[in-house]
Amino acid sequence: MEIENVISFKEAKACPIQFVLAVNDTLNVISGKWKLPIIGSLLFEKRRFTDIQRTISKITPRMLSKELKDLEMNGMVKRTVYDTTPITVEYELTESGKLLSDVLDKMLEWGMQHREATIGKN
Amino acid sequence: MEIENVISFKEAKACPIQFVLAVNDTLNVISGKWKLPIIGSLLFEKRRFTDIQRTISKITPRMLSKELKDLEMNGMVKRTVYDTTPITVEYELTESGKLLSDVLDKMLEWGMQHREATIGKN
DNA sequence: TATATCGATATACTTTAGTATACTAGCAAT
DNA sequence: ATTGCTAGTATACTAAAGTATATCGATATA
Repeated sequence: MEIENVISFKEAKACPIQFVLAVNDTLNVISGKWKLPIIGSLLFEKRRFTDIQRTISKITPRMLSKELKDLEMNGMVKRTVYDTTPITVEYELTESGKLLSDVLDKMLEWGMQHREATIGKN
Repeated sequence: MEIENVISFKEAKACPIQFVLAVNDTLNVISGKWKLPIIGSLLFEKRRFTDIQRTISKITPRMLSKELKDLEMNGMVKRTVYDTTPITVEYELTESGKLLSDVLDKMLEWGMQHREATIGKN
C-alpha cells in the first residue's frame, strides 16, 4: 500500500466528510434487519448455526448464512469448523466484535434518553 | 398511557431482547444513505434546505425532503419557517439530536480501531 | 413578459434488502 | 430402507430504499 490513508481521530472529528465516512464504516457493519440480533446472540457466548437460529426465531437459514458471512468478512465474527458427525460450526465475536459493545452501550443510553426526551411531544 | 413500559438502562443491558430493541431505536434514527450526511451538515450550525442540498452534492430534493421529514418526526431536527420572500426554512438539531454526537464519536472511535485491527487480515 | 429563487412535490423507474419454500451431502440411529 | 441431524444452498419471489426527471406556487427581478 503506497498511499498513507490513515487519519487520526482528531482529524476525522474536525473534517465533516472524513467524520461521516468513518462513522459510516461502523454503521455499515451493524445495519440491516438481523445484524444486531446476531451480534446480541454472540455477545456473551459462542454459538453454533442452528443454535443462533433458535435464539432468533424468525430468521431464515438463508439470511442467517448471508449475515454471518458478511460479519465474518468484516472481521466481526470468527467461524470455526469442527470435524464431528454431524459437522459442527462455531461462531464467535472477534476482539473487535466484542469491543463493539461499547458502541452499543452508547446507543442504548442515547436511545433511552431520547425516548424520555420525546415522550408525548408528538 | 396505562401500561408502564419504561425500563431502566440496567434492565435493558441485562435482557438481550430489550437490549436489541432499544439499540435498534437508535439505529433506525441514523440508518439510511443520507441520514449521517444530513446530521453531519447540521452538527455545528443551522441550515436552510438549499444550503443542506449544496453541502451534500449528490442528494436529490426528494430524498432530502423525505429524510428531513423522518428526522423531524423522530425528534432529531426542528424545522422553522420564516415568512420572507422567497420563503426561508431553517433546519437545526434538537437537544437530543446534538447529544447524538456522543454516539457518533464512539462509532468513529470504534470504526478507526477496527480498521487498525483488521488491516491486512483479509 | 420572461426568468429566477425558495422549498419542496409527482410520477415512474431501478436497485437493494429481505422472504418463502424447497432442497442438498454426509453420516448415524431406528 | 427410512428418518433425522448438521450447516447450509438454490430459485423465485415481494417489499423497501433510492434515483431520475419534470414540475409546482408564490414572489421578485430584468
